Amino acid sequence: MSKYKGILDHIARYVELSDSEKEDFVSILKTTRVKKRQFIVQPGFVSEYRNYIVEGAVRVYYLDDQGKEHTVIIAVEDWFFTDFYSYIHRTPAEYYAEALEDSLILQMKYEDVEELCNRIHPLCQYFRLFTERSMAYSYKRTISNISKTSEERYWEYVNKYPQIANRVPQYVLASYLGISPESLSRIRSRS
Amino acid sequence: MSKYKGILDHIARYVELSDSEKEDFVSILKTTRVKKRQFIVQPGFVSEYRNYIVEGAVRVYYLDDQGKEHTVIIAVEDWFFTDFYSYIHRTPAEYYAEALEDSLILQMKYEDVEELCNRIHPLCQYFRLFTERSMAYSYKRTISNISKTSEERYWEYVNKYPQIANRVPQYVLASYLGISPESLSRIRSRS
DNA sequence: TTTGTTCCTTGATAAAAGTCAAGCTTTTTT
DNA sequence: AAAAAAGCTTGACTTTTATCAAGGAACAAA
Repeated sequence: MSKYKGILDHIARYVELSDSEKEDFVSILKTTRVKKRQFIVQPGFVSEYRNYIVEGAVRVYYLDDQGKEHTVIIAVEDWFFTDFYSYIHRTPAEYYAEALEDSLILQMKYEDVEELCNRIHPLCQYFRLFTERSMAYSYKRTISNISKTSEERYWEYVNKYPQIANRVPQYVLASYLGISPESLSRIRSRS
Repeated sequence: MSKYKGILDHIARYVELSDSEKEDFVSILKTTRVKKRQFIVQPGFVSEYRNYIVEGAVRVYYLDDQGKEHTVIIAVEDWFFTDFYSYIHRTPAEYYAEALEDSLILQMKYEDVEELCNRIHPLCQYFRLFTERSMAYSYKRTISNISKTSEERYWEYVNKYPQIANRVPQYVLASYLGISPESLSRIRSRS
């Protein structure tokens, strides 16, 4: 089974590409292996790629002035990640992207994606539709963040992503939910 | 000055449309006037439109089980709003969109937008690029929500949108920032 | 397998923010 | 212009969550 199957299936959920379009798309993909704890994106450097995870797990986090980590994205197989602001605006990244496990990722350069989207209408449609879905989801997370208690946010996550909740370190999940590790530990213990 | 100038300029910031493409686009726009406190979207009904504000101000909010309001979007001139999840998935809305002032909005139906995006490549590009930008911004808001104190979030907003902060009721801003109205009042008083 | 790391838990305390209630101010309506 | 509605402020109190600190468990490396 090709390492491209996952990402091509992802596209196929939204649009249909011809074989030659698929070839064009696959040709811009760079395969990268990263070890656990390795950084894929670092502050100060432009986040050159959109990254797709074939195998493994990655988190994107922000390190604040007090040295505290705040996780924006927890990504596993069949997910995309990047420092989106940096990627789009070609400015230095503000976030770290760190492998939580040894991972296999597919990387596509900004310029290549733009060139293909200019040339291949269905591919442009794919990214449009997919980003719109991500956006809709993002609003849900915002609501959750501003309206729910720590405990509610935790159980919401566990119900939605039971496998991921057990797969990543607890302090990562805590920093994703905006809770201190100690508080998350207490939330879990009183159940 | 045509009421379409704003939205056409918005598009022109991302892509170039031919005159006939502009005509096609403008032809799907429905002009609607709403009075202050009127609802444009309501839970239970599908959010049929993407809405662009020509003049006025609107907020999108969620009403929780305890009857508390949580604002997801505060939108003024030259902004878009909708219940994005409902709009994309054609499911009943979960949010209210309420006019904060008498407003003039341009509405485009989901089916019409999709039809045009299928037919007009640059328009597809426009929505893709614009949504990607919104997405990058959305991550910033998430970071802010999970990592900053109420006070920091308030000042961040005031610095970014000083006009809007003075234009909308304080309880709306509070519910946007995830703060109780009383706490926001106290934050403002100690400055 | 023993020695570090890394991660998690628990207790005591402090700080931040929410809640309830009342009164005041501003805006809107009649 | 008066009455009503909507919005804002302040005080007293409670709840939630963070912080600091110490000890334990699990995992990884030598």
